[in-house]
Amino acid sequence: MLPLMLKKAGALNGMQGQISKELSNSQRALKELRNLIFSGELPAGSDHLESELAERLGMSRTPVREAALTLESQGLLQLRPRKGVRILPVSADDMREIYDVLTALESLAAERAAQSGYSEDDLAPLAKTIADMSDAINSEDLKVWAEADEAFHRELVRLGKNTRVIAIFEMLSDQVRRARATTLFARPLPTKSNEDHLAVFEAILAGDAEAAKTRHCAHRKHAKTVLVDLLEKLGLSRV
Amino acid sequence: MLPLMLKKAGALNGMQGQISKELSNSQRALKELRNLIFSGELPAGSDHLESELAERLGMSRTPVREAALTLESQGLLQLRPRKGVRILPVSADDMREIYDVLTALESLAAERAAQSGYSEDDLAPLAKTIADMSDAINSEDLKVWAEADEAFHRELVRLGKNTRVIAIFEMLSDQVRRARATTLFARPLPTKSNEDHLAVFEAILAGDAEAAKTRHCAHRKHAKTVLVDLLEKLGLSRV
DNA sequence: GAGCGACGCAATGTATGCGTTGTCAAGTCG
DNA sequence: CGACTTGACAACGCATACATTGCGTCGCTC
Repeated sequence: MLPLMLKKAGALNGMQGQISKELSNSQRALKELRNLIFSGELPAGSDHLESELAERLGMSRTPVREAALTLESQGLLQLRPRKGVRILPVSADDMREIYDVLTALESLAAERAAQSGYSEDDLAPLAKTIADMSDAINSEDLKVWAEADEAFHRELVRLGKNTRVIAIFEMLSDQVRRARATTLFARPLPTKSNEDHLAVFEAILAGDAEAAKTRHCAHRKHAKTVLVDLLEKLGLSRV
Repeated sequence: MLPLMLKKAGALNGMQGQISKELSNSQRALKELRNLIFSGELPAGSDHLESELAERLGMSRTPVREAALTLESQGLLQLRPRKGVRILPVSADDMREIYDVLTALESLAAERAAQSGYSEDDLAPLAKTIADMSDAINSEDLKVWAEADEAFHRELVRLGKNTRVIAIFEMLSDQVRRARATTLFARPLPTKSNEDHLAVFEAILAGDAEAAKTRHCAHRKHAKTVLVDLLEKLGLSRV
């Protein structure tokens, strides 16, 4: 094998497509492993050898191992001494836990956002996600709807301006995304969801922290029961 | 250097002291680095080379690097390309963030604990921390008080039975511990704190989820303002 | 024929070496 | 006199080599 100089090929390719990005191998490993997991190419519950993954990503075991370590600390997989890395399945119980945490932290973010005295301009990105979702509902586009929904929650958390909350949210969102992918087409288009979003938005704009918090909390609790019920109806341990 | 066989010495030592524990080097690195940080031997804001730490721990760079990667994902330090690993200082603003998260998650745990229908036996460990704290207050022992306080919160979170909450709590507790060490002797013994603990305990035993949640939430919010005020009075960026 | 033990293989944990790259500094030019 | 450039050194990223260790299989014995 001649991996020493092959990196240069990547640099050359990079010249045409992108100028700025020169990603380190362990960062590439992290990103690609994530993608492989979310795309289902590494199914939940499956085991994979470090060397196998390394070859698949065209690099040595070291950066793959580093990426796996990070993903392990985020709960996406598990390193087991002689069994390879196991992609952790996400059960309905896991989703209950995750949604409880998301509910608590997003409600906190909504409260803090309302206390921040944001102007209408500041909240424009948030407003856009609501408009996008409204469009998606009208055109009955589930994929766009899901993206707008995630964008709303992400933007809300961002407005909460708590870097710990943001970090935890990103981590848990990864796991929710997997479950969502399997349930998305198994339920009716949740038209009521956007009413909640709008109400939270208006509470934030009005500076009503208590309303923003309680309304968002209720919104998330409802989403939790819908998703968990659906997961249990379909059988758990999904990707 | 002859590190190849030295591991055996550890195994031999293990024969007399302990039978079960045969800790991997990267796990040792993780534990020891944590200790070095909390003991203040690696002060907040200081930089250290990977090779330097490796030599200090008597192992090669690889396990140290793996441990550092984990600690970075937990926010205790930062790996900067050619500057070494930097021990992250914790500012008053950081503490505000951390306490907000802890407040939200512990309140959730208190709520869930109250809903779990625990018997008095189940809650015995929690009761013990309250008794311990009471003793500590009577003997005016700040160190024991701090330990009992942490034990109460840890046990409460454990009773919440949400593994994500537990994991996040452990992570953030590490950072709180550092700040607490510097402020502990700069404030009066908080005798009122244990009244809150007792009230939360009784609410859980009575199955009153709402009361457990709101009481604990208030308790944490108060603790936050006390700690943050103190930090700002002393000057921030403490170990 | 079945159970137990030993050998071999394969995967991980860890060490080490090397190429790359960022940083610091000295020297030169404007 | 100051700023820019260039060069050397050193730390890190990553590949690779190696030793340990657990598991499976094969063979031997009862």
